[in-house]
Amino acid sequence: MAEALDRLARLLEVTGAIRFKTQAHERAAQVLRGLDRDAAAIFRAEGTKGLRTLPGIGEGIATKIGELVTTGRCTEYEKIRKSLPPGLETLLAVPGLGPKTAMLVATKLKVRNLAGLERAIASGKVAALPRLGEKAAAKILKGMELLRSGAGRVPLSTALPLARRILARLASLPGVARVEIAGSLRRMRETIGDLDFLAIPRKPADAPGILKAFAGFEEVRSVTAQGGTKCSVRLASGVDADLRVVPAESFGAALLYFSGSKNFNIRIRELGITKGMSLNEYGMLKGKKRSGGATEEEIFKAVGLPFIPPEIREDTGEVEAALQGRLPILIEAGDLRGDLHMHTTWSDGANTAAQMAAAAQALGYAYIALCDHSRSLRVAGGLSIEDLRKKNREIDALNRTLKGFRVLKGAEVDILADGTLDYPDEVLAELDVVVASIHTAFTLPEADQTRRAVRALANRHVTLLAHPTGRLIGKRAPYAINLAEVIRAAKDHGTCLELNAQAQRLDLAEGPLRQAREAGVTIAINTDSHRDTQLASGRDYGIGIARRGWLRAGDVLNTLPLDSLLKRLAR
DNA sequence: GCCGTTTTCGGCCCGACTGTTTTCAGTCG
Repeated sequence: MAEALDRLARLLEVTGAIRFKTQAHERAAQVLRGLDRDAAAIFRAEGTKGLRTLPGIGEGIATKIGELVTTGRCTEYEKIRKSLPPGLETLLAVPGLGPKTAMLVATKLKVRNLAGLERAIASGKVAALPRLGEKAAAKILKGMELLRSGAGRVPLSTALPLARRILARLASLPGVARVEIAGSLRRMRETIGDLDFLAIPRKPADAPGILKAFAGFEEVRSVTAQGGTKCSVRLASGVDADLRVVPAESFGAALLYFSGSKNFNIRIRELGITKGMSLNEYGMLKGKKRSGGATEEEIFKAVGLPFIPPEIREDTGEVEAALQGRLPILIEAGDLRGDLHMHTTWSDGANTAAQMAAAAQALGYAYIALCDHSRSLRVAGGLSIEDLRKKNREIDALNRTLKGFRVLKGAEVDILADGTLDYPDEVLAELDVVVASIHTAFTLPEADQTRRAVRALANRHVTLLAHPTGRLIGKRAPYAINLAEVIRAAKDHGTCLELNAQAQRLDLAEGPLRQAREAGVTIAINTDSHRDTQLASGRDYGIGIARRGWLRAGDVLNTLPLDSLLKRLAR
């Protein structure tokens, strides 16, 4: 749905429709993406009237959504597409090739696909077009390479460690007084388009040296742009990175601005205007007078808002919530008291039970649950009932050696295709934590897959449903499952759903997390670690995504102290 | 196309960098 509106926006841009109409469609698409409900469901239940209660969606767009839901088509989109040269949409996907140039290339040179574009560049025809030249052509060619290499967005788990390395390098430069990560990484999006860094120089004269040093970092492959305040580079890993050097008095304004999201910034600037001030990345202007911008807090206060955490700056209701004083107090890493899903050498983990316990203690945790695979998952070393009991005795012995820390007996039990579990109930009853997972039969029809998961959630021994959609980011799409029904079943049976924080999974994602929270379902944030070092990295990803899903500490199972947790598990 | 304790019409966030330009259009974020 959101994608359809985005495609329409692209075409509107090409036709030269008024800019604001294009923006209205983009904004509506963004609103739909951030929704905690499905737009189609809203339309079916309440018609266009229900859609029109959403911000940025009025009569026109609501009608288009209605048409898309009922017919699967959009007449306006199809009409515009017919009026444009064929293949134009393909050209628009090339980074650096905007609507104007794409239209020029398509009409003057009759280019209709990427191969044709490449030929036109090679023959010099593109460079000969008005307002273009050799450099412009080369830039388009580079954009095509980027598109082909698929180096669009990288996973959070790639971006975060890389950014921290560069951050440390920047912080160690003598001219740098302060440096921070901004952009979608600061908002902890599950994929990152590029890395953004903001630095304050010790003195203004240090700025050029900082930019120059950045351009020369060993991670940098090529420099794409360099000016007096900004340097853009492509890193060896294929990721783009920007560094901006700003004076201390503008740092808050710049951090706010470069953290985004774009739609959030627009909302803040609009609020500023209602207070009679203009806001840009250098600060606030009241009339002709500068009135601050050194910190984000100062700017939020000036526009009449409390501080809004970066992770929820998406213009999906947080501005309204802030205005009404009902912003959630989001969970923090320090709220977690344990981790309830990890593997050991008993199945496919790399470390022993004792090593995992030690790593968890180093993080300040009070408990962990060791959940090795169950018997039918042979490829991952699933445990027979006999081995499971042997492992449980080892845990008893381990616990006798530990002080102020408890290792819980658990298992990641396969949910078989019919929804029954891979161990009988009397064996499950011997465990503290039962993590139920789908690892097979991914292609079941939605109704069957949903019934399968719901049946597992109804088992009174089951603590939580692990990685509820089975997706692997960039590798495997979620299996067909009705999450609304799964969430309802979890609520009905008092079973938890997992935010699996393994880098490739991040499952549930932020949207469903928000839905589950609204429904009153408790979430377990688990790392599913297969190695002791993953306990810490997974925690970072998990907390980031949980915050994006508006989760509070009280929504999360493993923020409970051990005694409360045990009571809840024994229900 | 959306939206309204200044408005149902007339606004709509703001700036940097690049390239091909003698003053600015295109693209991006």
